[in-house]
Amino acid sequence: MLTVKQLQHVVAIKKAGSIQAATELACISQSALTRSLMSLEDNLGVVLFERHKTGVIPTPFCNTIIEQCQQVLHGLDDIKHNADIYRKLEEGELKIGIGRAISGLVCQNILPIFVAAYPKVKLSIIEGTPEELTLRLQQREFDFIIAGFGSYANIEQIKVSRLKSIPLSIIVNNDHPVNKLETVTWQDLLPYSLIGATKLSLSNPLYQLFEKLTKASPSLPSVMCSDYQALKNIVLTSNAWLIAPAPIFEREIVDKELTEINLSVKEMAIDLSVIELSKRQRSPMAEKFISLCEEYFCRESETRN
Amino acid sequence: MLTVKQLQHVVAIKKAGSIQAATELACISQSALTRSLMSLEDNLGVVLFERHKTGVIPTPFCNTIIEQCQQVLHGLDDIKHNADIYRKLEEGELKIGIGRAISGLVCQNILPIFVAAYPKVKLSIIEGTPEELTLRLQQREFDFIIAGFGSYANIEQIKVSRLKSIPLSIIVNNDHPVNKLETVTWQDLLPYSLIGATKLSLSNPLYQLFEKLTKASPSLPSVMCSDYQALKNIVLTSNAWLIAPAPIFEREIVDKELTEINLSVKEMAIDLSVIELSKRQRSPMAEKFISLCEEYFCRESETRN
DNA sequence: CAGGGTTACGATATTCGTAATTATA
DNA sequence: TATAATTACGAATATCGTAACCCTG
Repeated sequence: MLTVKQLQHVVAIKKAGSIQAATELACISQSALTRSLMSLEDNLGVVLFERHKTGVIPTPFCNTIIEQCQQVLHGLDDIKHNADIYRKLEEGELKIGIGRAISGLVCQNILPIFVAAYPKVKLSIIEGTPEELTLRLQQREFDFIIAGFGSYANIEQIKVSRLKSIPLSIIVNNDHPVNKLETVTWQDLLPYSLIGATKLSLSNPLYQLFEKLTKASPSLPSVMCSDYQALKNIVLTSNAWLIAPAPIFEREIVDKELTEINLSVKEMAIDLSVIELSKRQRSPMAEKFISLCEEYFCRESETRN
Repeated sequence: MLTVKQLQHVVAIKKAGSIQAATELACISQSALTRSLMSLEDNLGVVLFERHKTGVIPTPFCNTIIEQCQQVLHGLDDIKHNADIYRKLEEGELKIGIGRAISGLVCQNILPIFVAAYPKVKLSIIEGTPEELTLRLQQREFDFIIAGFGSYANIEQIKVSRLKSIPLSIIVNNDHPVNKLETVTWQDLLPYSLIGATKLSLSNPLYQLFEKLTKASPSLPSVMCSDYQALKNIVLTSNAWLIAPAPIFEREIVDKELTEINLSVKEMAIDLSVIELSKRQRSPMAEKFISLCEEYFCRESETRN
């Protein structure tokens, strides 16, 4: 009979690299852990770890099933989570993963409103790359992710709610050489460094253009930093060009502190979306946060139209 | 702490409709089952079944999580299955689901070769509709399904290996009225009954044509039977027209016992495929059966080209 | 009162931690 | 000798089945 604990233990041992080290993760003594592992191996009839005096190393078979073990554990976790939701016990906490490119946009606009409305909620906002955020979502560390949809298109077992399409602007300093041209194309910008908050998603037309021009998988941008104030300073002191959500530097462009370049091609945009695990229900607080986002970005769209 | 047994028990109770009746499925006494359920409800903090004197009925919450429970149990089953594969303990048994339309084609050609090669293998071939087969595959009753891919296109968590595209023929008796026409179209056939082994898949062009003509979801064919000999007799004694894989009546057509009709539209075909659960490895015997199929249908294609 | 679920209780089985044991770098 | 896995053993815990009990159609 396979048991849940055995799966938890094998995952802990795999993660820790030794039975000794896994005792902390599993909150159990070494001897009990050893026995648990042995009974699992006995049940399966397959050895999962080679024992060495420096620790244990997983057998090839262990590597093939470890992900299945984790999925089973996650499934159990989801059941418990959904029960907690049903009892409304998770109202008071909210963990959100957020994409680098639109982090500031969401934090600066939504957070003040949310905190004003629900001051007692414990809120964690964690910024990261799509890979990091996806992993942590799958590890059930987040209630949901808010990010541009482009980089999440091929992930399984998620559901996506589109909030708003946010146009991306290309921004340079006022004295930039391309400003002297009548019409600017991508090719004119190629000699200069591209900077931005995050990697371009594969669906980005610019990514595909670079791929075609350089005949290789491009590793753009050359400076990647999610602090837009820092990026702005770089633009002001160099001829780098910056891709950023249009609202970020709206004021600077109106004030003519920075220049936005209009390219003669279709616009790029970030599909700002909520990304959730399909098997997990929203907690009441998540529901409120998301509807707040919907309300905010919807209202903003209306005032712009 | 959620346990595997609790999940098994709740699934058994849901299936049986009462705790009493579930004792057989769970191989446990009533009292133990009651306690197991109660401890699960206690762990989750949510009541899963309303107790009545005539049995128990699941609460709405129970219905929302019961599928997750089954998935967890299936996940565990897959781990065990994969371990068994690894130990090569499942060599001796093979359960195959097979689509109605191509059942004879596979059985008559592949089975003799397979049984000759592996006479000791216990082999079960179960014919069914796509719905039946899919359900039983997900219940882990089959090693895999062999069927036309069309009706399985929208199922999740399966992997598909295409074996061969098998053209479908339209067959009528030699004296059929449409034989007097120079060119035959779908419309000419509409007045007569369509018969065949299985429902047309949604991807079948004929299905879509009927849908357009009748302005309703068609329930074709009017006679559905997987015994092609019986269908042949119907064709011979009526003006019904038959859709069947071309190889089935190859001989009858060459012998001019039956007439094949060539329509002036693109051909229909069955994408003969192996359909498996994506999380389960092939057992050694499944591997051998499938490669036998690949070999057979590949060789056949070559001789035809 | 029959058919279901629940509770009581003693027996069994499992799992745990401490501590002794073994084996290598 | 220090580190890590295994084994031994008694204690604690969980689970089981039998049987008594409760309730309603």
